[in-house]
Order: sequence, then structure tokens, then C-alpha cells
Amino acid sequence: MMAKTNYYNFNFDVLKFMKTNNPTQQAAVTTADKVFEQIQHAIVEGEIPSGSKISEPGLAKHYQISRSTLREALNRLEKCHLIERKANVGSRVVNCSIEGLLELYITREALEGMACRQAAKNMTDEEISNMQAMLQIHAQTQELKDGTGYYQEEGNLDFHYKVILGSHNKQLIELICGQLYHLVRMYRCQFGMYSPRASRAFDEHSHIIQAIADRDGELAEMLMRRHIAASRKNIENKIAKEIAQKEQTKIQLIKS
Amino acid sequence: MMAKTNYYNFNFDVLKFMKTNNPTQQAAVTTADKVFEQIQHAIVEGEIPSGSKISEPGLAKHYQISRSTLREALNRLEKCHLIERKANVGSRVVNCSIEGLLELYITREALEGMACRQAAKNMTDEEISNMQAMLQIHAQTQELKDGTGYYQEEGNLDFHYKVILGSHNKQLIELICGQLYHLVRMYRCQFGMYSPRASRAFDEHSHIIQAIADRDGELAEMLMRRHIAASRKNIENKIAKEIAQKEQTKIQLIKS
DNA sequence: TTATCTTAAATTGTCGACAATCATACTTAA
DNA sequence: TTAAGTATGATTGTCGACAATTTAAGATAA
Repeated sequence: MMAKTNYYNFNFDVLKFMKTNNPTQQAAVTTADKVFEQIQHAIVEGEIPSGSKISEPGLAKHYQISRSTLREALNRLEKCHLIERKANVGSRVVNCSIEGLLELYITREALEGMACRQAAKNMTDEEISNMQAMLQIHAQTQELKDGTGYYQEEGNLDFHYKVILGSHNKQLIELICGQLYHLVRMYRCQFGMYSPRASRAFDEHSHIIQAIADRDGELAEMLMRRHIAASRKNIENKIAKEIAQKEQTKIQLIKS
Repeated sequence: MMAKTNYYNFNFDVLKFMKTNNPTQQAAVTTADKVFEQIQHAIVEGEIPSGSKISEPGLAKHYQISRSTLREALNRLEKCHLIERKANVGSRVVNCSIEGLLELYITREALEGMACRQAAKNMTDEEISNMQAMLQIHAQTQELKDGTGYYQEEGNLDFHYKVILGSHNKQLIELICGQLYHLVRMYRCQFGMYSPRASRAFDEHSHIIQAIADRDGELAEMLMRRHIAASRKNIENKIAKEIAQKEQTKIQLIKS
């Protein structure tokens, strides 16, 4: 049974998971909620380009709703940092920049690290064994289609969500799941970042779960922070290489 | 020159500081902004009681504005976690609970710890000497009126704000200053928490600034985390004592 | 009396119109 | 030609009214 995926290799079941398992996000009942989700989707996937200005009358017409309803949706988009508003000027989709991406990783390192420490303290034994079972499934899936995007996307988010929810800290859960992760997904899509660290990430996840099962909060936090920092450094290196390459091309152009 | 204070010993100049020095918070131009600030003030100080339901028609009438404008203000209050909304039901002021307070401290420990690490890395030499100068002033002020609320409130927030802004990380700044600190101030007011740790806190601030000046991010983060954790544990002990005292009274009542 | 259903009042969500503000193009003066 | 000022057009902020939903009270049946 293959789940529906787009060309970003992003599995939408993760979204369903977020909605059903994430206590911070309740089902969309009002039309503003539904439109919010649609626009959110469009922004995350880049259908509405990063950095572009948002026309209230235009979008309202496009979704067949009044401007008031649209503004309600825009407020929620602003709440999860997908758009920015200026008084009497209007809204823009956030600009995806390298700096922004690195800042996001720094923030995640702090918050998810702490969430992981709290998870080691607060998760129930049942939750822990659930997570261990999940890891087993991931191991098999990884064997089956090593190199594809499954573990990179769905499995990865699955793991991180379980840890965050396991912290049993509403404040942390709301901040990370309710706000930060929309941006995370946006950067994932826009920069086409499917991590090439799949097998290493799997090992790191195992160690983190082990630390949580041992109720070693200090170690759990440290491992989670290293896990996220490794991704960040991976990107920093990639960027550095690209810049070096461009410099190289420039030099060759000057020489010729 | 004595600044205006209320009976919570809270100096409103801090708010002015936030507005003028906090890049995340621009001046209120629209009426929705102004009403937002008024309601925010009322909630933080407990004029609108924690946990109470918000009547849209009622508040709109009270502030002489339409419901649309009020709803715009409510959206911002929701953004900084001062109220919670349910679809088709309405808004409530957040409930101040012990658990919520401790969760807030955990989150602050993670975020401000990381902000402090980044500050050690990213603050300019000028910013650092500014902060050192501020500490000098605090030292004098503390000598002048030792035991009063100055350092406990204004100076404390001053210090923390400078460190957070010094991180030069927009994401962290927005999360902490733009969102968390409204809740922090609310708990401060509602629980009447003027820390009795003033002189110790001053020493801790000195050490943190020293670590930042030495560009020792690792130490700076550790010290900031301990600084915040100490406050949290201080409260936990206080609560534990109160509970123990209540138990004692209960036992005596049964005996008599 | 208790429980369920029905009905009425109040509250929230949505709409379209008007007022205030900003951006652009054009005009005028140096 | 350039600069400042002005007028027009478009966009955002605010308003009051209506529709949809929830809450409360009251009536009916077990």
C-alpha cells in the first residue's frame, strides 16, 4: 500500500498524523480554518512563492470567501510564522533564506533538545515501547527501500513528533509542533532537502530512544542536540561548498 | 527620579523599553493594536481574571470598537498565548497554574540558554561593553535600595532582553520576546513573584556577562540555564513547602 | 425526580460596504 | 533634468448586519 506522495517525496500522511495525534491542532471546522490549511499547504509547497506579496482581495476571490474570513486565515498563518504583516501595508510570505534556515536549526536544537530531556523524564513506559516498536518498523522499511525518501521524511518526522509529545510539556509541544514545524516543512520543500544522512540518522534515533528508555535525560538531550546540529552542519558544509564552487567558476571566467 | 510603579512593584518603563528596543514589536498604529495593548495590560495585571471567559460583544462595547476590530486584537492576544480560542465557543484567558509556570521555566531554560550561547558568538564588542556598563548601574542601584524591587524587575528584564537580542537570531528573539515574555510577566504579576534572590541573581548575571565577553558560548549557555533553573527550583521548593504546611494544618484539624 | 427533547436567547462566524492609508503616476517648479 | 508636491488608484482597516452554531431554559415523557 503506497501512500500518496508529491514530487518533493513528502508524504501527506504525516499531515494527517499531525492533525489526529497532535493535541495542539484540532480539526478544521470553520471555513477560515479550511482556507488556512489550503493556503498553508500552498505556501509550504511553494505554489505561493516565498517572499511574494499577498493580495487580500485576490486571495479572497480565489478561494470564494469574503475578505474578513481570509484575514482570519491570514492571522493563523502569521501565528505559525509563514507570513509577515505590516500595518497599512500588507502581508508577505516569509522569505526563505540560508540565514533563516540556520536560525531555525539553532532554535530546534534548543527546544527539541529540552523536549527530549523532558521525554526521558515524563514518557510513560507504554509510550516508550510504542516508540521502540516504531523504530523496528522503520528499520524494516529502510531495508526494503534504502535510499528512497521514506525514512528521510515520514519516519523522521514521526520520530521527532513522538519525542516532542513525549515531553508532556504543553508549552514545548505548542511551540515546536504548532509553530516551528510548519516552517521546517516549508524549508524542506523549498530547498528540496531530503537528507542524505538516512542510515546515520537511524542510528542516532536508536541511541536517543535508548537514552530515553534508560531515563537518562541529560544524555538524551545531548544526543538530540547533536542529531540536529549534525543536520545543520551538513547544510552549512553544503552551502560552503557551493559558494567555493561559484568562486572557482568566477575565477575561471576571469581567466578565460 | 522615581519611575511610576504599581503595587506589583512592576516598572512600566520596561514596557517602553520593550517597545522601543525590541525590533520584533513595532509601535501600535492601528486601533486594533492599541486595544490589543490595553487588553494585554489588563490580562497581565489580572484586571481580566485568569481563566475567565471573554465576551466579544461585551469587550467591544467596553472599548467602544466594533467586534471585527476586537477580534483582530484577540488574534494577537492568542498569538502571544494570553488567550485560547475554541471554534464556535469563544475565548478564555489562559489559566495560570503551577504546572504552566514550571513548563514556562523549562522552555525559557532551553531558549534563553541557547540565546546566551549565540550571544557569546554574535554580540558586537560594543554591545558587550554596553551590557557591562548596564551591570555597573545595576550594582549601584542595588546598593542604593537593596531589597526593593528594582533589580528584581526592571534590571532583571533589562539583562535578559539584552542577552536575547544579543543572540542576533530573529527566530529566538521573536519566540522569547514576542511571545513567551508576555506570559512571564503575567505569571510575575498574578503570583506576586518578586524574586528574593536579588543579590545572588546579580552575581549570576556578572558571571554570564563575563562568559559572553570571553566568547565562551558553552559556559555562557550553561550559566544561563543554571540561572533560570535556580529560579524554577526556588519556586518548586516554595510550592512544596506550602503543600507540606497545608498537610500539617489538615492533620492538626483532624486531631483536634 | 430524572432524563430527553424542544425551543429561545445569546454568541460566534461570515459577509459586503465604507473610511483611512499607502503606492504610483503625473504635474509643477527650481 | 531633477526634485518635490499633488492627485489618482488600489489596498488595508473598520464598521454594522445577517447566518450558523452553541448554550440555556423549559416542556414532555419515563
